[in-house]
Amino acid sequence: MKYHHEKIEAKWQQYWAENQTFAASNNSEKPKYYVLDMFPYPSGAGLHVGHPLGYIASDIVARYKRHQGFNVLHPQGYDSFGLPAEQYAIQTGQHPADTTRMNIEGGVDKSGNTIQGYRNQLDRIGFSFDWSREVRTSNPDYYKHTQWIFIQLFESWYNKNSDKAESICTLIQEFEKNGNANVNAVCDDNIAPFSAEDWKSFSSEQQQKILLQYRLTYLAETEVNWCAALGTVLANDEIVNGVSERGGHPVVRKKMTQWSMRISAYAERLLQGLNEIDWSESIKESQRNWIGKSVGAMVSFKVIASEAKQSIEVFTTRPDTIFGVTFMTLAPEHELVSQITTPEQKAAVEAYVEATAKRSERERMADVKTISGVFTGAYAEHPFTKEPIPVWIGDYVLAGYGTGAVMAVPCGDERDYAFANFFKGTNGMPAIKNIFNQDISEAAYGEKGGFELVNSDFLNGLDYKSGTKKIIEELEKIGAGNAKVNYRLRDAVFSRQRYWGEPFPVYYVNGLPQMIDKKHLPIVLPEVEKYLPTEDGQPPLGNAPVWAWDSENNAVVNNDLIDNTKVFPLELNTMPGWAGSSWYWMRYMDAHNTEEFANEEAIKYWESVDLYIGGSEHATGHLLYSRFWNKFLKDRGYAPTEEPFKKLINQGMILGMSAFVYRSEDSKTLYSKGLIKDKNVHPIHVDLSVINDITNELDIEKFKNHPLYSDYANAEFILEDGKYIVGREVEKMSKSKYNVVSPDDICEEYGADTLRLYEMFLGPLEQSKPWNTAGITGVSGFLKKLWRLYFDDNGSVIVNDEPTAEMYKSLHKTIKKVTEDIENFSFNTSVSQFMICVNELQQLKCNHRAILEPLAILVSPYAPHIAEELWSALGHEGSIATVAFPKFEAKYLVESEKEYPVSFNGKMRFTIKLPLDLTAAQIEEIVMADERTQAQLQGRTPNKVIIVPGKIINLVG
RNA sequence: GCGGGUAUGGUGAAAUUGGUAGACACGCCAGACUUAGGAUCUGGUGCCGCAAGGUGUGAAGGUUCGAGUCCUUUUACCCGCACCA
Repeated sequence: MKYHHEKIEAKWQQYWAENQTFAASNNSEKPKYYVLDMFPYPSGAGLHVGHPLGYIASDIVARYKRHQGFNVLHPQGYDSFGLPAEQYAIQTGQHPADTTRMNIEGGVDKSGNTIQGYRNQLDRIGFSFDWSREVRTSNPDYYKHTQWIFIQLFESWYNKNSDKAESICTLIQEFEKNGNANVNAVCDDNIAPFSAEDWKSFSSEQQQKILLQYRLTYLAETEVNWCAALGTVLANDEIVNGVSERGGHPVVRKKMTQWSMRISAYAERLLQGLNEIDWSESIKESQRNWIGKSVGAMVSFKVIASEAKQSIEVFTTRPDTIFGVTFMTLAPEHELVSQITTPEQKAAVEAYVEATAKRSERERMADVKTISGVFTGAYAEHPFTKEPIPVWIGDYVLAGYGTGAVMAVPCGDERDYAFANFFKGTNGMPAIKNIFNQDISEAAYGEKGGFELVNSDFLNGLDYKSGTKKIIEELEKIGAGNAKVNYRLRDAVFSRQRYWGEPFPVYYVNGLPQMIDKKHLPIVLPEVEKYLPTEDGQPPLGNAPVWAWDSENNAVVNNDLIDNTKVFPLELNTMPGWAGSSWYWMRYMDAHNTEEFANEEAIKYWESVDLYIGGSEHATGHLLYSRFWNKFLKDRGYAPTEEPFKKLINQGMILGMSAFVYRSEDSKTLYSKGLIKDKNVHPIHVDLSVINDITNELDIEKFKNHPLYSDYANAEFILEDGKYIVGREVEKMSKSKYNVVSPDDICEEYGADTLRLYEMFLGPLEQSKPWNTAGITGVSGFLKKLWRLYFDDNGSVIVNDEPTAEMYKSLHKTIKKVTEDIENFSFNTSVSQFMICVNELQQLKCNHRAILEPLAILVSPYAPHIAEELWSALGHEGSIATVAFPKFEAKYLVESEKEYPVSFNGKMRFTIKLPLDLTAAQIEEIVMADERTQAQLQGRTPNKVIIVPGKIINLVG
């Protein structure tokens, strides 16, 4: 009987589906275990072999945990809102919902291309997903709850006293009782104080405006990142190096009224929570970086001769250096710039401000070495010395960080030092004040230690720590400053000017946002004719003819009915891509609940994700937003734990092996790889279908007939040894590089079990590595060998005889190793161990049930189809999925002898087999008597003999 | 510049945490059987050397009886952040 993967795999996949083998129960006597994959965006390109890597790993853990007796939740779904579907809709006019469905379920698209569909591709690999809990973020029955969470955020504020989010009602009560004097909230800056009487006297509109400044999601005119090419605003994490992450388009700062999420309220908790979770250090560092906590002080400098009594607020991490302040610098965008500039400096300042505004964010970032700035002519007063300090503007100060103004201490800060030296001797730039007992003639002294403060009045003689403490006391005494913790983390913009996203459950009365009652959710995405922005620049939903809210009948109605008394306009923006993914792991807990996002019991039972596997590209996006929403939901009583993902593993990327042919300048000649030296040739990517992936030989006929390469049909091929050898290079797998390997093809040829084993065998899970199909024959051969332990040409060969000690040893070595490996996520070494075990059992001609039965279970998490088949060949009914995992028993590994390495001065010379129960003295005696030892010593006596019983023998001297 | 990570044969990689470096595979070499094949099986394969032997984990030092593993310095590459006050 031969091993036919195609029959076996189809059979068991069907069995699992029909028997709901992997459906998790929400109440079980077993302990729970929740293994989650980051759900995919279903793109039209389909899966390549890189996508399933993490899913295979999580599936191994899920299956292993089932064998260990856990009730395992291992769900899968789709993050199905997103830009590509919308761009495709703009180009082709097809509804994103239709193309998205096809990308998931498969079919034939409008141009006649067959789309496999994510679901079909995933099913072929034999994952143990509980598909009964599938979610799609773009389904109304899902985003209904995303809208509900949004409303909860709107109905909440962050109370710093209780250090958590509370219902907005508690805030209103406080306003009614005491006004806002005692309110300690994370809110907008510069909220005017008001009393309880004031509050009661305010109109409803005034009250709404005030509350908006406190809500956890709020509508405000803020500086946003506007990407004209995408026609939408972007969150900070969607911008990389000053351009959009998607498409690389330029991004500018722009003031717009947008929904924002007050994630800054959670900055400290997001930071502290990192200490409790088992994530890689690099992701945690990224998040710490992103949150960017710095501890220091706010200092206020009065502007001299200013009628309006303005003052410049600065944040500094070095308040101890205050006596070294030589000048001040404002960001060119700072609001005081226009007010304080003197008439003489006006022209220069305006020219500078204008020039900076023209430069894109990217230019400014790229060009950090050029020093530029202008003196405003104004002076501020030093809070202690009362000396006048010149105020400059310069683009090295960022408007978006701190207060957009710095107190410049050139003796202690590299940038201030460079700025001061650049403008040395010009109007408004005094000599550098040095307040350190250090030489600053060459460079600033930036260290926080190793100095004593001088020329610093009451701070003289102090160091960083004591100086900082002292100065903050003094600042507070004179009311010119206070200790302050500053975070880099900004509130997240939550509006997108796109079609394919969740609509907001919001309508506007007199320009003020109103939430639609939760009982009317979902507010379903309206139909539009065009997915582009409207002609007057409104978001795509501005094209929807039926997009108004009838507040009397609680229904979405035709825009013609808008009268602003009963029928009002609805919000035209949609939510960003991260909205749906910020809570989806909770939906899996109770995916069919129509009333709530998940039932309280279900949430309590599954609690949080025990193991989360996904890519590290979500380090500061999804993984931060999810933690934020989880903390918020916990505050409001909807989530049981502070952190949603206990353990996180980031799988590495699987890279492609691109293939190249080399064409001459005139494209008439193609050279084989070995012949391109010293020739002027251009490499061109060639599709992997026209080469032999193993021998790297080009199939010239296929190449010539391939539509992509028709230009070369008449080219001359210069061969080496009668073959045309292509060049290979490691690159990211992508359609445009023609290096994509599809898991379907691998399953077709070698089977899903081989694919699974090979992806794991490739190397450590977290490491990036190139895909090379050539190596797959190793694991493919392994499965055939495994099969032959159970069957010969005529069928089953299993006997019930008692196995030998060697067979038991081989088995138990494997049980031990595989158990440890799965616990440590070291899947590659398990595969090696399986190979070793099967090689040994083959040598021992093992066909004993007592060995082969546990072996099938051991293999089952990795290669589940063959394991099921072997299990049933052993005479068992039903699935192997929940059969108890074999237990390691040390007694089978007990050795009586050890092959000791004998070293001389640390160099191994020979080995000697000795019983393990010998004492060190006995070992020494035997070793010294050995003729090989005498030969090595050549008559000398060793100075020292080191014997570690069971490990090593080393003779020194 | 700051932070995190990686470096071992021709290739992917192991190494019980300080104890025989290169397990397991791919590739390559030799052989067997074959309907001559990208099948199966056997043996070999870090490098230098016919051999004995020498040498070897990016580089240089150090600790140790013993270092891929620990310490110091250093180089290269990858990832994240970055005029962050």
